[in-house]
Amino acid sequence: MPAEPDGPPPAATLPEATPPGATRYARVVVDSRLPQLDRLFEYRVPPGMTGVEPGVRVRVPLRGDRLTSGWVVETTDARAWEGEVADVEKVVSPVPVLQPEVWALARAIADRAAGGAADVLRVAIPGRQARIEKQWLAQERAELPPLPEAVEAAAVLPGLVEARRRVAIECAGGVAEITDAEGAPVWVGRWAISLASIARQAIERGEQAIIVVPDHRDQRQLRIALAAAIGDERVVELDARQKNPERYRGFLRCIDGEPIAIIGPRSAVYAPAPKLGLLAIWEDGDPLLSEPLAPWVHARDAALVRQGQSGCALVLAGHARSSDAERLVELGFLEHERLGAHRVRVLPSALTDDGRRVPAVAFRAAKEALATKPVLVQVARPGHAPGLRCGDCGARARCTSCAGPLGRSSRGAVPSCRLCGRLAAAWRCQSCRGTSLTEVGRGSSRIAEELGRAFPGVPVMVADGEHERLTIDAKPRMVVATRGAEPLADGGYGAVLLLDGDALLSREGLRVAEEAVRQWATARALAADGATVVLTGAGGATVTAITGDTTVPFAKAELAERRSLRFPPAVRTASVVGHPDAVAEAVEALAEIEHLDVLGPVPAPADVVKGSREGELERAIARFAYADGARVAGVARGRVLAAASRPRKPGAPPRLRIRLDDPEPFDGL
DNA sequence: AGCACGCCGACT
DNA sequence: GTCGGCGTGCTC
Repeated sequence: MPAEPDGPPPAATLPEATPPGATRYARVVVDSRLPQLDRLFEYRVPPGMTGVEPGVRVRVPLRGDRLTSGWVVETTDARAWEGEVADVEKVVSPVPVLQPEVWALARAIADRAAGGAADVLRVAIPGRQARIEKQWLAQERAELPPLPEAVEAAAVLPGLVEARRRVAIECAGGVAEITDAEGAPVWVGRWAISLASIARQAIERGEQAIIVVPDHRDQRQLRIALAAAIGDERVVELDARQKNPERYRGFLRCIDGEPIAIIGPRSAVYAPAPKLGLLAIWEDGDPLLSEPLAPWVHARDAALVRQGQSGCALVLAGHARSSDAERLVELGFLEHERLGAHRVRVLPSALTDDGRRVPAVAFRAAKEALATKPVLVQVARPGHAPGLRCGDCGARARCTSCAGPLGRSSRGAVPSCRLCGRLAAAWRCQSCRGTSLTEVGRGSSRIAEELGRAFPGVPVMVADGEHERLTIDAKPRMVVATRGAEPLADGGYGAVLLLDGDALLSREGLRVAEEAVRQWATARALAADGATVVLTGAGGATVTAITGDTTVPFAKAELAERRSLRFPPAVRTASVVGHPDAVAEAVEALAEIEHLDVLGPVPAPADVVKGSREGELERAIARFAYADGARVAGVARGRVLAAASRPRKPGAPPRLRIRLDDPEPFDGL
């Protein structure tokens, strides 16, 4: 920021604004999960203590001499708290890890989710690494090298960042070759190149870009594409999979405020970025973007709040439009864009008579493609046989300890429980005492064996959770992958076989069809131009979603159906779980809100809250309009607060838990 | 969470 | 008369 030509120096360069002798106070958010403590506490800065500045981590006494960690939100000369004021115990580190805009964001997100701000901060701020911090404090900031030459023709949606547009982007798919930081050619999804180009717009304006991805596979592609677009010195990764020191190093670079692109998993949406030009979410329909910790906020929702606060450009992108993004398009909040063209032929195919073999169309497509390129086979389940039946009476083989389904992880392996993993070495049928087992269904390794026999001489590899493979070269081969584990092939796949459509769609659940379409679109995007994609075992709207060249009509239809059923994302929800009394009180309080309806309460399933027994707790679901969100969250927070100060037995589940926009109860609908 | 405060039953 | 039950409230 330039100083006035002849004016005083900027305030930040003055040594210490407070005159000696005046008492300073610090308002601190304490790092606690208790709803009762979710507010600012005021402490005196003892004379002689330095470094108590907004954003730093401090230790403060809470209730007598018990010390708690917290972050300074602001410092003042005038105290607002009338009662007794304790002293800040010490400054843990001088680094302002809680930036003002992140505090404002955490507060707003917590309020919207009826949760505590400290819970959000725990996700937003990585644990301190003293060694890394020391390096960061000592190092002098090097000037960033100039941006790589821009390729005019490669510009994607020019002016998007400058105009602060809010856009839902459907990316057409396909792969492309670019040059990595060392000058070697690498293949990445075209989506990554598009997002990198948009991010460059922010960097060119001297602003930051945050791009959130569901997993490290996408992050890898995006990192490569960004390195090509803006130089790898300007790419900061905030990956929870990284070693803690690496993660903290990246986090500290964000605080520097340079024009950089920040990429990472769902928590990256909270990265400090004082000059945020672009906030983008890749694959916003991916359930991985939903935070599994309280207050269970989806990165898309966090991004919407953050965009509202910072006014930056917003992008929700994916190979398939999510019903949530489509809702925002229909509302006029987001514009629709479609990027690129991907020429593939998608052939729907019914299951064959015996339902066991690869259909003839798929066989032909694979055979043709294998002459020059690899072939991707997407299957629903890992392992050898996902299910087992009694060979004598046909009863489903179940785990003796948890009643979960037994399966076989590899040919001839001892059956094991797919839920708890226990081995069932001496299995006997519960109903007929029989000991022979028949395999039901085919997992990735069994399909790989079958394909190996069907295509003699063609190498077959498996890619699933256990055999992770990010990329493969362009040599012809069969790649059998579970959903989400598909490797990226140099040059793209010559054919993509989406087997097991029926298995994907047979589950019950609000988002089953939408999720299937998303996973198919993801696999389809890995195909080379001109490739054939075969989809088996699916029907109806999901098929046209994937054979056509846009998923938008499908998302529209999904949304329309959810509207008629009053299901999310047409409405918001609050799931209320706890002691029957507490649930009844909460439901009563929520029912005061107009147009809010309540399903239940009904006995809650076991373990809906960790350690709860079947029928011990009750659950109710409230549905309400987006416009009533603040009121619902306020009432919910009030009930949780009231329930929290009531006694409960040690080890017992909490008396009341309210989760807003909890997808879980709708999984089985 | 944890701990102090406070108002009703069995005891020296 | 008092010791102590745990419902209620509070944490700068």
